[in-house]
Amino acid sequence: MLNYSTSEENHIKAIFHLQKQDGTVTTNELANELNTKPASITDMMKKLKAKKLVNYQPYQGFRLTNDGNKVALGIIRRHRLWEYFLAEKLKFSWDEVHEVAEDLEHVSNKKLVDKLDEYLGFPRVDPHGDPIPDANGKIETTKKICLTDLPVNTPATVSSVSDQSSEILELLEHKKISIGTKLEIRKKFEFDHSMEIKIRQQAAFNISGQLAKNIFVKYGS
Amino acid sequence: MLNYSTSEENHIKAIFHLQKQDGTVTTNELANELNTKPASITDMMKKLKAKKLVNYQPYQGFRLTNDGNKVALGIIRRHRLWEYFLAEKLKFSWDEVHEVAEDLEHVSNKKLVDKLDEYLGFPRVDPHGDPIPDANGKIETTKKICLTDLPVNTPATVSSVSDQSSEILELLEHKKISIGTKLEIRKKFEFDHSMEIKIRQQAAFNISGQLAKNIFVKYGS
DNA sequence: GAAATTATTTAGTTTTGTCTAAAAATATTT
DNA sequence: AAATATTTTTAGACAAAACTAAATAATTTC
Repeated sequence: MLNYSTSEENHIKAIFHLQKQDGTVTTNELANELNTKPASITDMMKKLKAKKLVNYQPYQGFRLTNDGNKVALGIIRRHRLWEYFLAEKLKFSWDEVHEVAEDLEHVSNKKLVDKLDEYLGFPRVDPHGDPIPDANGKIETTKKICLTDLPVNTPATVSSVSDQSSEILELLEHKKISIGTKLEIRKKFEFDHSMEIKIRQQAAFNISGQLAKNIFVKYGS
Repeated sequence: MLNYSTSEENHIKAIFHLQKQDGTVTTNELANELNTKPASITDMMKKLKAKKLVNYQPYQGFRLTNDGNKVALGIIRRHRLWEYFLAEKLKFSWDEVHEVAEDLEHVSNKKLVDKLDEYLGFPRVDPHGDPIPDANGKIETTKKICLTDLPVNTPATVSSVSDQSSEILELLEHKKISIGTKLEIRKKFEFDHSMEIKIRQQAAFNISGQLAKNIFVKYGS
């Protein structure tokens, strides 16, 4: 596996994440995600196309090639392993790990990463509940759904949380909701999209629609 | 504390290390240390002078300012803490840690480094026996001497080893010499600078002059 | 101490990654 | 479908960090 610059890696990673939603990624979407100008994106995409990491015809949007996908999974593996390390070992709080991992993820020494993985006990998800690719780039793809889309009275388990601000962390801690929490919805209120939820051995309580939008669950308990 | 590029940091670190011997560092010495060309050094020194990290008059050699020294100690702190982490936690062998730490040292997040330090239990020396600067940049300066300069029959403790190849590691492991080993010299042989040394509860044995040159000790046991 | 050698600096180029402004292609409106 | 608006690309510029080749300063040698 060749080596890529920090900038190249950041572009690859951004495409990977944006691809999730749509199939392809546009110049403006990328420029926005990376806080650069569209012209810079075009330049970088030409380069990544030349390296066969991205498929791209002018004006047609971008998508990662198989090789590009592998590179992206390597970056994400490093990022999430470091996040796990920071939270688990160094006791960083959940909302601080992302920023630090943004730097550490670019140290791409395979032996380092694999030994870190082993040291951490081969964790399967990072502190936000996102799955960590293994040494071969294999990633768990349990389809998670947004809490707002969970039907009423259906057992589910919190699998990840999208927003990474300290504000949401504070709220989640107060409500005792974290990755792995088993819950079900008792009632949804159309008016403000708030809902009443029930956690085992606790009284039911209310959460706002805005909070629910940032919580993802998988079916089952 | 401002942020410096990887290249700037590498230059600062190189000056710091080369300053040890002589008082000032020359263009050629630096170019040689960093595997670059003298012209590139001149360019970088102008830049570091403008940032008040280096004192420099054309043709007069370089030396770090107080600020430059602080920056260097920060880099060395990060380097040695990561080395300790790699050896102690990830079980890298002694001769592998330097290279990996060369990359990790440039991630200069103060909170990360201080929490890492705490997690490791505030180690005072790295796996080669070199002292680790504390969060304030204070560094232990026990004057260590080369084993070749240790007088005969004088108790001493191995404090560091300079060469970092796997070959020397293999030899040291075989001879059961490591950081902290207490020993004394029984006899020095002028002819090839080899010497007979004695470790407590072991039979005396011989080491070559070349090996002795790479072992540093401090007085006492 | 003049000549030769060595070290250092200057001048001009290259590559990477970004930018702005203008041009071209695509999408949207009416 | 023509006009307008938006998106994307091109063209040209700039800063960082390196380089080569040539010029200049310092040092060494005879």
